[in-house]
Amino acid sequence: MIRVTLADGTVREYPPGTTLGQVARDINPRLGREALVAAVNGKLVDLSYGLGEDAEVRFYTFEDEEGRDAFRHSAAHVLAQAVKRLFPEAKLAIGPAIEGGFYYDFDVPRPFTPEDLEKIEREMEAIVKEDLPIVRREVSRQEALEFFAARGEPYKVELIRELPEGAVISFYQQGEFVDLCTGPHVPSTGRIKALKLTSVAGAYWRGDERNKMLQRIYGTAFPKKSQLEEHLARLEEAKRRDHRRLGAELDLFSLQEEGPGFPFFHPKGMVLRNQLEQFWREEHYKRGYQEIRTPVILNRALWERSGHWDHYRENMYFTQIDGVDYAIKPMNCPGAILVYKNRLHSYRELPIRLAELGLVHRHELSGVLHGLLRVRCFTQDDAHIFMLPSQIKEEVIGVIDLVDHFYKVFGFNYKVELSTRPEKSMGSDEIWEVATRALQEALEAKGMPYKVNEGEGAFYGPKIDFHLEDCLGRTWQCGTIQLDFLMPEKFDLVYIGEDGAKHRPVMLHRVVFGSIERFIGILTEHFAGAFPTWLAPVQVKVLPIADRHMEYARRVLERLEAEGIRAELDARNEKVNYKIREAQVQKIPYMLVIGDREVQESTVAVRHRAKGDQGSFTLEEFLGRLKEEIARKAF
RNA sequence: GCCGGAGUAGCUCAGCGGUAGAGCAGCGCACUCGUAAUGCGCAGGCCGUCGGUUCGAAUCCGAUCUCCGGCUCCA
Repeated sequence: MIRVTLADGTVREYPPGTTLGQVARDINPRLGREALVAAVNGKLVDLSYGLGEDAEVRFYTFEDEEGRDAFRHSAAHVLAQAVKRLFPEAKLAIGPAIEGGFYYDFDVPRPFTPEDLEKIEREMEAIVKEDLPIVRREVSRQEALEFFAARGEPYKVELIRELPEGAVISFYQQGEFVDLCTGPHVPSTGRIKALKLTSVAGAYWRGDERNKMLQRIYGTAFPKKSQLEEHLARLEEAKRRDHRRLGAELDLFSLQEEGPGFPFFHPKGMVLRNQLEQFWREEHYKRGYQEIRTPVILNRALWERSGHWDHYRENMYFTQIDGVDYAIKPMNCPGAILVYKNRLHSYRELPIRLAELGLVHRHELSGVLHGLLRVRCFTQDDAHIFMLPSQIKEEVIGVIDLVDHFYKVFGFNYKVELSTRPEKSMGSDEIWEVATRALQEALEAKGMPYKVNEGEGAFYGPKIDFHLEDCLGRTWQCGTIQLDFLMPEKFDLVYIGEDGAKHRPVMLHRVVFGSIERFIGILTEHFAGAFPTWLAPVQVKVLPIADRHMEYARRVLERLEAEGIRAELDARNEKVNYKIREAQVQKIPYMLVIGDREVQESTVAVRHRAKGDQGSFTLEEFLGRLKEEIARKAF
């Protein structure tokens, strides 16, 4: 007998050759139904795997990432099988599981149409109904190459050729369909109860734009219909929260044909922006930052010196003034450096923290523009810290704390990543090594968990990135901290040390919001447009019920305005229900309903957008609470 | 930039070779109303832009711009 140790530590015995599927059913029928794949001694395998010796076994269901990935990966195979049935000439590329679903890339003579997608989906459902067993088979490299060469699958042949020497090559077969795959897979196609193809798009073979463009079909799959429906509902919710849609509905900003990627901020969007900037200034002044502003257009020679000309030119815009070449700034650092260099600095002054809400322009490819999240001009809440080498750790920690404070004010969770030297970069390995280690040490001193992104740093230095997580679990890069030993070198920055000699300062680039525009986009989606009162473009709407309440309503409005509250009066000749609905749709935090009773008693009837009717208050009482809520930045 | 899709009234969309439509929003009138849409009326469009086919184009074809979904890239 074979001893099988389960995840909970229990040990069971089975005759040799017992499959994992049988073990799962033996443990309990429900696990038998729900298990999708398993791990034997930590290695992922199919349920058809037959046990040969004592082993630790763990089962995975759709609730586990391992199970979900195998499930979606199997769904991708079903997709490929359906496509091969309907379009035998299609060449198979790759088809992995991804966050929330799967895709498969095909090389086809003509792109898929939405109608094709429907047909393919129906064929997939047929394949599921056929409940074909998914069978693994290990083959030799020779056999694999011959098989796919004979089937006319050049991409598979390429993949096999590139497998390392001695790699186990396996095929997975379901009915007539065979794919090269390491697996594991679910036991049969019948497991994929609920599936949907969501979109079709072009994608380069191996993600390289020099390669051929393939057709990628995206889809998602679940073990239960209800889960698929929930998933689709979540997508609907995401659409409802889309900042582009809310931005238009709430009249915050617009994007116009006349300036693709250059957002227009409307009065209500400007209120948001100004609140964010005011908060930002307060917090920075508290922490010893000084604010500067540097020009948008600067001489080309400056950009050549900074290295942008060599490393960032394709993202920059250029112009000429009196026949001389100038560039529109894509970053604020050279400007800040010129401010630093404008006079001599003593070691006693350091660190010097120069903050700038700097408007930068970058040429982004037309296809990547996306509302406020991806634009061609944006305002970085930048700062450049010039410091002694001995101050690095402390300053980095200071910025980490600042970022943490900011994100907490908005209720964001975030993840931290450390990006190292990219291919296209300047400076010696040694400098990069020192800078990267400094960032690492600061993170470790804070006890912050982080992920390393090899080769994702800026061209002048490694960076710590902060990725905000929104309410739907998507992440966005916002804050970054970048350590830079190179610019000080290039620009010959110095400070006078204790010894009276010139020394080289270290420079740190950092942003907290990242870009004000992007941050507003994320905030809009995060709060679904219902901004906390301190940010709300309109904080209070006064709603008189009938004409005779207008005069009192006006007095209420004036009082609110005198207290610095952003208030509006709905003086239109409409029913109060109508006015309330409109204020709700505009997501205004407070509505003050004014009728006979309120005029009579000198009160206001307070309605909150989420909590509903709050009853009557005197205006002063309401004001007190409101101001307290604003001061607390409650959300 | 590349692949696919889409551009019709402020917004959401119908019309898909034969005189441009609806709902909402807007404006006017009536109603003076108590916590998410009162009724009636009016106005509003060179059907993204340019070119072609046709007796005739929102509709068919081509180009171009913008947007949407991806790829690649990034704050």
